[in-house]
Amino acid sequence: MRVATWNVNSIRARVGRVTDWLVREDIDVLAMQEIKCKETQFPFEPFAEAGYEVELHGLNQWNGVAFASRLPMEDLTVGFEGVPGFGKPDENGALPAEARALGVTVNGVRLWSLYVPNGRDLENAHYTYKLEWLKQLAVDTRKWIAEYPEQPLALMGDFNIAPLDTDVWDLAAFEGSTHISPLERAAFAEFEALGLADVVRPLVPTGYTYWDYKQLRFPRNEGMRIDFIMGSPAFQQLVSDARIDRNERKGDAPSDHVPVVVDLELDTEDDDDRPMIFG
DNA sequence: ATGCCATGCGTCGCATGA
Repeated sequence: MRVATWNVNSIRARVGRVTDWLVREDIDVLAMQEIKCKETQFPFEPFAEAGYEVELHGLNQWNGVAFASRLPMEDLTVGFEGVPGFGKPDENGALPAEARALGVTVNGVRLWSLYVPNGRDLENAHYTYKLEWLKQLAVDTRKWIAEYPEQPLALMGDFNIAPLDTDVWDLAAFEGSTHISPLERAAFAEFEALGLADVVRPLVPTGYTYWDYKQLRFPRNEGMRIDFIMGSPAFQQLVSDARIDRNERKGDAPSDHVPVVVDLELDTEDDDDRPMIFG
């Protein structure tokens, strides 16, 4: 089973690019972030024609997460328990919900499409929101792992954190900025403390997943590695290959992020390429 | 410090992004 994550930066602006890529790259399940639309606006038809069902969580023109899959999706979960909101409180003091997390199960593998809040800057309320959002996600993930320790689980998406100094093109340029702060990196490390690991890094040690549209960042290869597939121990055992599709930053109207892909070896798959041992 | 691109909304100026 081939699984991917991609911050598409508006699905309506890029639907042909995304569906072409799904078919060409033989993807089974794609987690998307920043679809930037609600359900009534989502371009379902091109996905259906390409052979993919879609589940999505989109509230407005901001954020929005989705899955496209050619395998059955089960146990859809919109958001996670205790997920904080952001913005102006309503008359009851509740903050508006944002569309940043969607969970599904495919072939028994639990998958999340996550769009972690940006943070904006270190003094911004959005930064506090980012840290709280990650903390609650870790609480929810800890509970899940305790309840279903044998089930493969992956948190996939745009984490908006560069865990390593080498995950940004110039650390000095990020001095005092978000994405590299100790608190953000500590929040990321909490998932590793739960036993999750970036399953792409060992197979793809270098390379970025995002390049700003401005200032010739892509031609200069001045990017950031902020999109990850964080797998539980059971998930890690299934991974047979991984790649970052840098080519998708090229050409007409690309997203500023590129897809991150993993191949999983599941028992349910055909084993025609294996030698016959019995019979 | 910056919004140099790019997106969507709602009417061409603003919010957002990392």
